[in-house]
Amino acid sequence: MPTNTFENLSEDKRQRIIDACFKEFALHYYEQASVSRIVKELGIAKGSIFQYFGSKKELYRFLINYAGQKKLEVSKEMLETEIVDFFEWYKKVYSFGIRFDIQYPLYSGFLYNVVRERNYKDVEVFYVDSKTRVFQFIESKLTDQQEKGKIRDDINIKTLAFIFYQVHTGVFDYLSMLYDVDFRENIKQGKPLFSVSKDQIDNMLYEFTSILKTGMQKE
Amino acid sequence: MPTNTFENLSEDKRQRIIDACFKEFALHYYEQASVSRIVKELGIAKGSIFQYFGSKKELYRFLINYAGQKKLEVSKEMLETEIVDFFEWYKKVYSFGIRFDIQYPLYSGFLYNVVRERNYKDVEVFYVDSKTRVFQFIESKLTDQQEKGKIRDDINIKTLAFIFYQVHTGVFDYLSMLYDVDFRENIKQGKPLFSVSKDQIDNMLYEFTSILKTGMQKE
DNA sequence: TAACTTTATGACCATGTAGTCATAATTTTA
DNA sequence: TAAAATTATGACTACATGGTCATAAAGTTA
Repeated sequence: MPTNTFENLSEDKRQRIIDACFKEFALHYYEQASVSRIVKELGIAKGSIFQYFGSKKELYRFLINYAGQKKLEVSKEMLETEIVDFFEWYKKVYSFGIRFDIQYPLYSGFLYNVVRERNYKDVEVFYVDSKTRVFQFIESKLTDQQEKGKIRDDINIKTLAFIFYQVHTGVFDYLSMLYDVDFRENIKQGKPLFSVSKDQIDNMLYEFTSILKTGMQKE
Repeated sequence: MPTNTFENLSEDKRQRIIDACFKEFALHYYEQASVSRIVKELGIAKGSIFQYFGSKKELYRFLINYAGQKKLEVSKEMLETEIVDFFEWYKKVYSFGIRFDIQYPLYSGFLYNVVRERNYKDVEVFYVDSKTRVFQFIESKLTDQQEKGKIRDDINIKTLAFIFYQVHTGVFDYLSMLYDVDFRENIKQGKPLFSVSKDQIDNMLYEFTSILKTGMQKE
């Protein structure tokens, strides 16, 4: 939890600080991320950050909650909509996620790092939940569909959920491979992570779902 | 390139050093990995490592080549076999990969970290090649299959290759989720990364390929 | 204005890092 | 055995880190 001192800051300054922190943690994993660099970029004293957040770990925890909250807020109604056609629903959710990535590159780049974090003992506790939560969400939706007879009975939902999850968390890598995007550079310069048109996204999603729907095998 | 001094070491000592380095770099990303910790674990002087490899970066480069070479060696004939049935072939390759992971936990855990490396400017050059090489390998095999009429013509091979690639690189995460495996702890203790029977592997692979083959949709 | 409270500061500390290099120990050669 | 070449060593440097805290600055209250 940030201190009152931080909460009392002007909206503007608070946001400037938050963004600088996100930037640093989006460009570096936890241990490599440097509070010294953050304060240098912000032009404030080092002590201030510790006055605001207490410690680097607390700062990290705050950022995770903040970004997670943001993403949830923005996608809440989307996730609550009734599923009529599963694939259509999935495409919507996914396309929404991508647009979130484009709109909030800092949060999204940060979260990308979070799930790849290596610093087990200190930091994992903060995010392991959110990771399995996403997985379980997918799983539950797929189970519903199977019970409704929309998915083959012989399919292991965990395995299917994993494929979805993997594809889901890999868009970044996919786009950076396809279009030669340099996320880090874009984050540094405060640009959107990538610029892909709605059509391109829809097309990609059509391809994904089409493969998962009816398979790749001919006839 | 390691120096002659290193090459002249006894096979035994050389391997001890290599393994300790792999361990460190399997437990930490490049920047967090510490040469000081390595020499402490080995009980040798710090200067020695620099005598052997020149710098941390050179050491890292050496490890990448070493592990890559090892994996290639071990899987060479596997990859060269003629493809009769694609899915059967894929299952073999994949199951082979997993057994490599089990047999050589250090190399495999190390490579897992390598592809998730964040230290763009300094280190990426070493591995970006190997990443795209794997991707392109999958792509070429799939293109062959499409040309032979085994894969639906309307499928974008890049998209399909991406799904394969993502699933491929995610087994670790999948298994750690399914069986609650703690890779880091196993690496620390020199144990195999996970203990999964051949049947369990085959079963998982059957599920993957079955979904990708004919799709998840009922009838 | 004066007293008091809140916020900002940056020198400073303990710790850890990659890398160096003169020196010591060991091995090889003659 | 003596000289020469190779290998191992760890104190040392220069630097960066997270975090502290006495002090200064700014803001608030009376």
